[in-house]
Amino acid sequence: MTSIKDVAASVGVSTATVSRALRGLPRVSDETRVRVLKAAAELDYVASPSAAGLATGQTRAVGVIVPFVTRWFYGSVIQGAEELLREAGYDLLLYNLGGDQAARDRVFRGHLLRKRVDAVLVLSLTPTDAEVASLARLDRPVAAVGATVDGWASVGIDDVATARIAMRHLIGLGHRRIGYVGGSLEEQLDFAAPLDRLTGYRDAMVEAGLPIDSCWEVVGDFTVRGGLAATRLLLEADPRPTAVFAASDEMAVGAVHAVREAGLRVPEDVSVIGIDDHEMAEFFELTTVAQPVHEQGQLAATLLLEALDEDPDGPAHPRAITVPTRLVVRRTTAPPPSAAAPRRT
Amino acid sequence: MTSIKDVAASVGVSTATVSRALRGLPRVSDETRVRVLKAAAELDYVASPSAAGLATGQTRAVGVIVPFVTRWFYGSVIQGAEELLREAGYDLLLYNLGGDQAARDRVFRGHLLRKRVDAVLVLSLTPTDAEVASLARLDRPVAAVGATVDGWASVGIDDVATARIAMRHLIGLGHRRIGYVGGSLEEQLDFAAPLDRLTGYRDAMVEAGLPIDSCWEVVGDFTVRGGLAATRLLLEADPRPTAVFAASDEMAVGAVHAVREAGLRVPEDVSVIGIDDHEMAEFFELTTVAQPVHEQGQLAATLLLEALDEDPDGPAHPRAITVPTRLVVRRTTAPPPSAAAPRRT
DNA sequence: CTGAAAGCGCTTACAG
DNA sequence: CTGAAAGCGCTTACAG
Repeated sequence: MTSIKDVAASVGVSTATVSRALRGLPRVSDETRVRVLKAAAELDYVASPSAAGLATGQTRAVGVIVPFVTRWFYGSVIQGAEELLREAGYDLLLYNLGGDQAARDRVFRGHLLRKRVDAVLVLSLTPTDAEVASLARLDRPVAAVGATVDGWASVGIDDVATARIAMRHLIGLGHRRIGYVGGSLEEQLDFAAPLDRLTGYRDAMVEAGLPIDSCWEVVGDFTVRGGLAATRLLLEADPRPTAVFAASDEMAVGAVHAVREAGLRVPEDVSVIGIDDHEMAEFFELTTVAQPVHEQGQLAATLLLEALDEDPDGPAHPRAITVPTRLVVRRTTAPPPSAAAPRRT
Repeated sequence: MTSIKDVAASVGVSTATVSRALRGLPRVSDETRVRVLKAAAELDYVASPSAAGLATGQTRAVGVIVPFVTRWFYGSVIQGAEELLREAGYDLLLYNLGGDQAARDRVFRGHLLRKRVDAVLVLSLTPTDAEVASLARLDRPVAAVGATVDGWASVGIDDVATARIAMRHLIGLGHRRIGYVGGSLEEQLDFAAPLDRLTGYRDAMVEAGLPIDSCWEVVGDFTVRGGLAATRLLLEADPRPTAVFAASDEMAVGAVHAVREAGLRVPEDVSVIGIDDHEMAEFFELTTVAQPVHEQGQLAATLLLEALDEDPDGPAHPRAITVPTRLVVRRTTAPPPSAAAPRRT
């Protein structure tokens, strides 16, 4: 393995000069720099990250903690983040939890991240106090997407407001019986979004003078399958809802399926709206409230890079960025069937 | 940051002993080991990977090169691989290409991986000769999923045979006009699967004495949208195909949509079959040929770990594992409409 | 079973 | 602008 010594010897300078030349530091003559660069290229030399890391205390890597790599949403955030991180010379260390509590403990409370990363990016999870404390001991900048934690930078949408956008669309169309397909209680502990979206649902109901009925709030698990099962439940009510607001597009797709399976039409009999603008949404002609996913990954990376550039002993003032969401009306929402229309028997 | 010296001082032994004790090496008395372990825990000590890496020449990290992190298939493979890699004490460095040629060059030909990883895992891409040569200079074990390369370990399905399984199902049902939705020419250069599946399609047609017509082989891009567009094209033929074989489930979902959009029924008018058993497939009641995705990730990790354990100067005999695929009949395939049935006008 | 010491390959004041 | 040298925190023969 060719080392900095080989380059230094080849050029006839010290390793200090090679180091400076290669990293673009000042105090190297142009002529020397050119010769070093040339020799390094010829020798196919790459500095050892381990050695550099040991000398500088930096790893040039950021850890990304993700609940489920298999999901489009997280993959997209990662993709957005990696683009900028890579450009800035950082590697991306993946910590996929896969819904496994043991994995979660290992990452957050164990020592997996210690001395391994310069910064960490947490996707969607709301960490417990113990987990926050554990990450704090890393003494590295942390950014979160879809969760806000004291002392952490964050980027996300306003989940309450986003849910209200969806609900106002439905209410504006004339719907009054609106079911909500959201997350389970356990999910609400781990993820901020489900609870906030439920709050937005209820706020909008109250705002419109509509009754809140816990029978109309069902658990969809944030999966297609869960949305399907949840909506089946909703459709059993009598009178049944004329609209379903699913807290994610994947659940909304399941909802559409459930409606059709029941012999009803979307949107003529039952309207369905989701949140995300998932890559499938356009394809399914799903009305939804879009959030910028890729961009949130980029923004989170930007926040991390800012923090990395800052004086570590200087005042930390992590930014919290809220990105806008917008209603995308496609073909799964419409006014409710008129009261005169025949009801399913 | 507490270092090995702190632990050594606290116990009153040398750093060499601490190092041996912590790593479970022999030649440490039980009593000493216990004291070291205790002190390390109390001091919350974790060895610096950079320092250890510099001393040993190993990074305890494996690089994973993935075409698109946003896709379920790749996410699932990664998840499977990470589980075993993590358990063996390896970190996972993510290199997402995102379909970007510049990113690809940077990863394969640039120096991104040099001195960074102990092994690399390549997903689905068929590397060029130059890329293979470039990775070879890393002098680290490489494993591929969904591609076979001389000197690399690999795991994958038999794409030709898998395509034939799908085709035989269709042919067995009585179909004779079968369209193929596959990848584009450029994709075939990068990925082995599209070409092999096309080969399987043609083999099966020939085997059944059916004519091969390049008009019935259309480009679906391996996306839902692409499958939709491709199938629209297929349905314009007169007589139109009675079945569509899509080389992936995502394209098959698009195909189903296209058939319905044309006012035809699946499977009564047109049958559709895919490959993968994507998480959406069951939901869409899609007939498909299932491949074990998560398991391929695990197997690839196993191969890598085996290679990592081997004597690096010993004889390398990388294994190539082929995992079986199996037909999963659901509700998108049926016998073709009888000749007497009215044709679309 | 244990320790002293060299060495891994960089970076960084410091001196010139 | 350049170099000698110390130091980052481990691991590993080697000696005892």
